[in-house]
Amino acid sequence: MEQRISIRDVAAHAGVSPSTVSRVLNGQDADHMRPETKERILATIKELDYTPVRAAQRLRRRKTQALGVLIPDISNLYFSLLTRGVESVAFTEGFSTLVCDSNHETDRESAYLDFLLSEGVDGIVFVPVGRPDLDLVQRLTDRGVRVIVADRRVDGLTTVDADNVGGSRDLAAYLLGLGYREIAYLAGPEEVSTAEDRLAGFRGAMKTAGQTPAAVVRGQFTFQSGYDHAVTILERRAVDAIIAANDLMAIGAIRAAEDRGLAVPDDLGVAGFDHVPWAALVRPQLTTVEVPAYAIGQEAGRRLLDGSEDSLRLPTTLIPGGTCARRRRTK
Amino acid sequence: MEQRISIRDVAAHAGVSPSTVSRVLNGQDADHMRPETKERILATIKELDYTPVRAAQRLRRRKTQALGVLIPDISNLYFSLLTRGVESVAFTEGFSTLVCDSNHETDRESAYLDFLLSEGVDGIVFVPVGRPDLDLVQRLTDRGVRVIVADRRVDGLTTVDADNVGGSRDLAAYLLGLGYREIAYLAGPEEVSTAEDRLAGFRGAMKTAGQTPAAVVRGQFTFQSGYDHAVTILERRAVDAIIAANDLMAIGAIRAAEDRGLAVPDDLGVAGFDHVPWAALVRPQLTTVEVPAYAIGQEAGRRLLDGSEDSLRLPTTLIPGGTCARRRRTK
DNA sequence: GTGAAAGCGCTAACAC
DNA sequence: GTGTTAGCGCTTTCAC
Repeated sequence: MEQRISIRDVAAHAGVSPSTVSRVLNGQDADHMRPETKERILATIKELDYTPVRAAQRLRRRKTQALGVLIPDISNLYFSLLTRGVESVAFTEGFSTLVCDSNHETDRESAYLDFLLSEGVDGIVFVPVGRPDLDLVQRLTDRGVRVIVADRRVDGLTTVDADNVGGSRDLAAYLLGLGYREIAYLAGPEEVSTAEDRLAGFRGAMKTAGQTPAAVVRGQFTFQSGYDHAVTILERRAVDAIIAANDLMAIGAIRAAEDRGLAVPDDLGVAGFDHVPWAALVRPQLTTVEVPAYAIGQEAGRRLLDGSEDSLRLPTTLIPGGTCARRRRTK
Repeated sequence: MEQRISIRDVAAHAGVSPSTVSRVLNGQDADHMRPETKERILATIKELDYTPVRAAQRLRRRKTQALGVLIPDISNLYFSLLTRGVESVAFTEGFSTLVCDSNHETDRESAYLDFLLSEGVDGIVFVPVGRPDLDLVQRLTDRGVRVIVADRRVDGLTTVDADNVGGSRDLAAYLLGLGYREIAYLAGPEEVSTAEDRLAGFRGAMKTAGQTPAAVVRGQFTFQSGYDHAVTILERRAVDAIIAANDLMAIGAIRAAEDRGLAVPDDLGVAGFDHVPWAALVRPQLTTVEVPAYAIGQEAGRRLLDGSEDSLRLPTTLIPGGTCARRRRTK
């Protein structure tokens, strides 16, 4: 910020007052302004290569034109896509985006919330680690910082997330339609609303079809957890298919099946959730459900920008793949 | 930024002047200050829940205490790790990080450079898309914004990147040591210094060993490109091993080999570069080279913070895997 | 050891 | 249509 030329320099060079320059800069009264004056100012701006100092604008306007994004892990593809979504709408509106990575730590999360408060962001797209500190959030909203929760639900806060229940229900219904009957479910951690929703969708579809789950076990959203729990299930019961709460677990389940000499999809159908792009490298291709992370980011950002308080649940997309291609597809 | 309480409110409540509060806030003259005064101020800050307004600090101090990160794609794991590295050092120093995603577009890249200039960031960690606009960079440095190029080399600019040449040389030497002789190389695009360096390392190792590459073909850093070019190579020549310029291409090559009925590693050794974590889901596990993206980000950020102009080349790590386990390992 | 005063660069009433 | 003026909230000489 060794900025040399200020708006006053531009004004002096153009032979006008700073306010006139400011008006040109902000497109105000553009109509009521003498075109030649405007031209001259624009030329001077270009000539001097003048760039307004955002800090001064923010201080004076008393709003920052900045959005915060607070996520658990930017190196997780899902969150980075969500971030890009927020950033894309922010950028087109001339807003800055402050990306903060809580690293799955609640301490860091609180620190960043404080930080975003002092930055004075106009709003925050927040993907909390577990249950967020509602008092802290309250402090922010009291000070005029809008907060939108993305990707998970938190009572009392506006949320933009995916229809995990519906997506999971559709997926289970799809497998039932293919003729699978003894279906086991690898659920995610119960503190995460996403995991709960997917499980609920699965249960709903099974109930509707008059079926009982062959097994429901809880694990973490990891490859290893998927592998381990799949082994357990396959040791205990003869199952038709395994549906995992995310792709990583599903791939773990595929490996577990292979290691036990079961062929996928001939001996066991497997399905996941998330549609991570590199799952396409797994063969056969994984049957899964796409979650619109980018769109969630965009919608959350848009709400922050236009002041809407509506929650939104975005539809997911079923992605059929070879891992569930065994039976009477053609009936 | 509907901030209510300012430093003057705190001062009034504590019965001191704003300057004294400011001194406490900035840890200045902490020794020369009457402890009880300091106590009182601290208590008032807590009581009123006062948070300084960064915009005002920045305007007054004439520096932003903010760093910019400009990368081609935040949803690429490599860049997101690099970003985390920058952010981690920035955060511990009380600096904000502005993450900008050029989406591999030079227009957007220029726009963001302008944007970062108006934000007045103190420095930028820059991963350019192809050859950057040096005039633009010059404009920034003229205005006191330091720029450090990360992950690739640009003449005349301070760089922090990985030792791609050395890593690639070591990898090739490793395969040669295992007894592979007819080694083909799948190179990346030649505009990218990273791709060139890896190819150069490969060539160097082959030359040192008195070997000639079985083939060298250029492609893109994608799965499909790896697959297609591997097919071409395997059709034309009997090769021992394929080394790809990155993991994605290597996995493509593995699939191509499998589709042609070749077993990996028994009929063909395959190696990659990058060590993407999900490559561990591929079996056998990929032989590859780890590039320290996080450390690169940290070092680049650190240079920005401490004003150092030294370039740095960080060592890579060879990750042996089952895809090159064929021969006389025990010799 | 603490206060008074000036000003960072900009915008928005309010004049004219 | 354009200029004048008064701050936004903070830091930092310079007094005392």
